[in-house]
Parts: sequence; C-alpha cells; structure tokens
Amino acid sequence: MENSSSEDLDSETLFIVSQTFKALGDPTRIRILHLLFKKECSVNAIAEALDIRQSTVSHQLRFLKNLRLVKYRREGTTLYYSPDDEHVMLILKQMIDHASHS
Amino acid sequence: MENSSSEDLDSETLFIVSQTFKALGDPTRIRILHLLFKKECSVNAIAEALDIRQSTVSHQLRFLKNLRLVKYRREGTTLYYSPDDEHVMLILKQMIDHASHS
DNA sequence: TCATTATATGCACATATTATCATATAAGCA
DNA sequence: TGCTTATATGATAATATGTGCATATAATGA
Repeated sequence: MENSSSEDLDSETLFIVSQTFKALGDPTRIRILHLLFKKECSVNAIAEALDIRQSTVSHQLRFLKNLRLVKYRREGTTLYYSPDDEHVMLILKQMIDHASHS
Repeated sequence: MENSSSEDLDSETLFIVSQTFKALGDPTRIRILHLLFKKECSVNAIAEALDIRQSTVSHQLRFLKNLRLVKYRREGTTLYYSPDDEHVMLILKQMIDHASHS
C-alpha cells in the first residue's frame, strides 16, 4: 500500500511529486494560483492583475494545465481559468500560512 | 492578520514560499528528505543509500540547511542530519500520499 | 605531527527554466 | 468575408540549477 514513510519512493511518485512542487516553486505561478484561489480569471485579467505579459501568463497556465493544477471554461473567445486540484491548492495555502507566520 | 486568501502576497512571503517549494521540487532533495523522514543520517550514509556522490549530497544538504529544512548534530567527524521543519515535512508527506494515490 | 576519515567548498559544464517578442490560431460579429 | 478581441505558440536569449571533479577543512587517533 502507499505510504510516504515506506522504504523507497517509486520513480513515478518521485516524478509526480517533484514536478508538482516545481510548479509551485516559481513566484509567477504562485501568484497566478493565489489569484485563482479567490475567483476564476481570464488570461488577460490575470496578466493585468499581476502586471505580467499575456504570453507569460499563457505559458505558465499551459504548464499548470499540463499538471492538471488548473482547468478552464470557455465563454466566447475568453477562457476562464480556475484551480483543478483542491489538494494541491490546500498544500499551497498551508505553505503560505506557514511562511507568513515565520 | 496573515491569511493566504487575502488580496496580495507580500514579496517576502512569496519569496519564502517559492524557495521552499523549489527545495522540494528536485528529485534528489526529495529522496534525501524522504530518507531523513525515517532516521537521521550521516552525509556518507545518505550518499550510499541513494547512490549519489558525497559532494552532491553535501551541496544539497547545504541548500536544505540554508532554508532551515534540515539540521545536524556532530559526533566526532561525522555529521548526522535530520529534518528541522515539521510542517514542511508534513507537506512533503501529504504530497507523496497525494501523488501515490493518483 | 602525520595520516585517516568525514564533510564542505570553488569552479566548470551541461541542462533547465523563465520571460519576451513576433506571430499564429480561434471565436464572434459587422 | 474581413475585422477585432482573446489566447496560444515557437523561437530566442538571459539566467538559474544540478552535478561532479578536485581540493580544502575539520576532527580524531597513532
């Protein structure tokens, strides 16, 4: 059975864990996810709210989408992004709380 | 008050959060921390257990030490490393469990 | 003091990552 | 169809990262 304290980490788990933490290890992606924590946002809304280029936001959203950390719904030409992994978002929230208390 | 869902992340919190997740975003560092989860280990013991160079282990331990994620105690010429941040270790454990269930 | 063992450090190299520009695609509407 | 708006993509350059070699440091014991 899966147990994080068992002898060895299998390589697939190791890969997923490192990829996911890597996704959370960049300030821009953290800011995007933190923004989405409160409400779904279009790509342009994110770019404006965080003052970063549209293409940068789009690239990072693709990254997060590949890891299934965000999803989107379409409304005309606008794509509204929102979190797609509650557990990872909870982990992000925990780390932010942890860091802001230090 | 600190609240992970408040409007903006201050830059210091953002920095700490991203640095900490970055620390967890590398397979070698994850393996080291996962090993230390079970028992304190010397540098050489880690290198042997994980089959990586001593200098690599030392470099990564310095990285983790700078973030206060590990600490050590000396016994003669041997340094025994162990986790130094329970909360971050708990977060790592959560992510491993999350990943191994997917 | 000298040799040995354990660990740390400086440097170099290969690779990965990030942001940006320019441009492509896609949907909606006149 | 052609125009506009929203988003995605490819290429590129600057920077960051991870590893290993060679060597330094530090503690111990003969």
